[in-house]
Amino acid sequence: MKTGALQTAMDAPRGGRPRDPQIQRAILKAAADLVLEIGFKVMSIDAVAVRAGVGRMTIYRRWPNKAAIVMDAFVARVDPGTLFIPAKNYLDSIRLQMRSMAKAFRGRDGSLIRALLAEAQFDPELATALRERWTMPRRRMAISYFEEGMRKGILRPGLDPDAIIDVLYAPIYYRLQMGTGPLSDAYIDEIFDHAMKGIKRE
Amino acid sequence: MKTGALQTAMDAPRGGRPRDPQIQRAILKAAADLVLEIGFKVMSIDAVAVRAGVGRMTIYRRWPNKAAIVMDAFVARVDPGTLFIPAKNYLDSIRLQMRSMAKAFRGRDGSLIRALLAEAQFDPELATALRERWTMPRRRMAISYFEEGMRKGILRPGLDPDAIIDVLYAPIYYRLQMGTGPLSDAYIDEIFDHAMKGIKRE
DNA sequence: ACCATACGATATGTACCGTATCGAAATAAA
DNA sequence: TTTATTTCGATACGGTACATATCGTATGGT
Repeated sequence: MKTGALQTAMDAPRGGRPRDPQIQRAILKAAADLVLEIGFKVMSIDAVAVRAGVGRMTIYRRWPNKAAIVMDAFVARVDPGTLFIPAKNYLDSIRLQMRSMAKAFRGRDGSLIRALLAEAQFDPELATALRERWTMPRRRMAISYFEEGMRKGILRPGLDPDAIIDVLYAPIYYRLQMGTGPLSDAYIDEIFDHAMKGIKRE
Repeated sequence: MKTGALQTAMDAPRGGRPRDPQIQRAILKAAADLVLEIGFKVMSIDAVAVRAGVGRMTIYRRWPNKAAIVMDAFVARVDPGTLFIPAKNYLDSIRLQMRSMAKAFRGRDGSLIRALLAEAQFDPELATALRERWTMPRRRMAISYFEEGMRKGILRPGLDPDAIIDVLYAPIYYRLQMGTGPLSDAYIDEIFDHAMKGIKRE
């Protein structure tokens, strides 16, 4: 334990009054709501406590800072989310997965991960937690899926799976943060097509 | 004037003592140094004032907040930077430009733009300023260059220039922020090759 | 019964923000 | 030369948020 990353409920203490599991959910819900309503930066921990109807110490006893709370709120929402969707053909499954991610980013999850990614630039611990709990699990799944595609002869052999991920998914994060255009399905399809066929002639 | 974006030196007042141009540079230098040494989040405006040897009011008279200072420090450094490098062949020019950008991001500029991009997620005015003063000028140049490539028959015709930009450049920003790997020339070449030839077989 | 902890509430000290004000200096206009 | 206006360093001020500490009560294990 104590991997260095941000923890959720920390280790359960030995004796004494047990923690009310209801409170955990109330805090995460309040935090997620407030991030959407007033934004991560403006939201104070005290505001979360008031909204959740708990004392501020109850929050500090469980999380070290604001980012850690939002991090837990995010993974609690998204963990049961869709990952890779089996489709009739291999390539379409990738495209649908990209669409599904874009759809999530258009909604609540988009606001949360935008705040987390930004805050992670200033907080190495949060960056580690985000990488371990969000980024890397998805990258590992994608890598094995792309390797399967190369074995099947659908994808060009000898490619670097990491680079494939970046070419396909980085644009989604880019638009999410830069706001150079909407994260529409049409945009996803364009990125998908360009990356698949290549942008060079022939 | 007053476009809503963050301003630099604001309009010069009518009479009175003129502003010392030396001070402007001292502040920007101090801010850039401090961002690198202790990080954007930790850096206080007071610390910038002390480092630059000026009063805090002298800073508030010129910039509305911390992000605006760093923004100016960034563009002051990078404006005379390389944009598109003419090379012997069309495609190699793109690749070299991507490498040049990655090189800048590996150094001082990388830390600055990382902080600016992150902070822009919480500050709509900064987001606008960053888009107008950094992102869009470069996108416009890239668009015209890619359109030229399509006219010449080097790039696949009928592509969306915006999507081309994203496939090529978003991975660079992605690595800069996610830290999933180094922004090496080898990585740039991989992204370039994958995007050019496509990752699908045939 | 006893102990350890959770819980809400409140107090505390620190840090930074953004504004206001001061006296001196520098310049343009009268 | 005089006067008005602005910059400049310095400092005081009120406000807000953070993170910790403490109090009295509640809740459960041993």
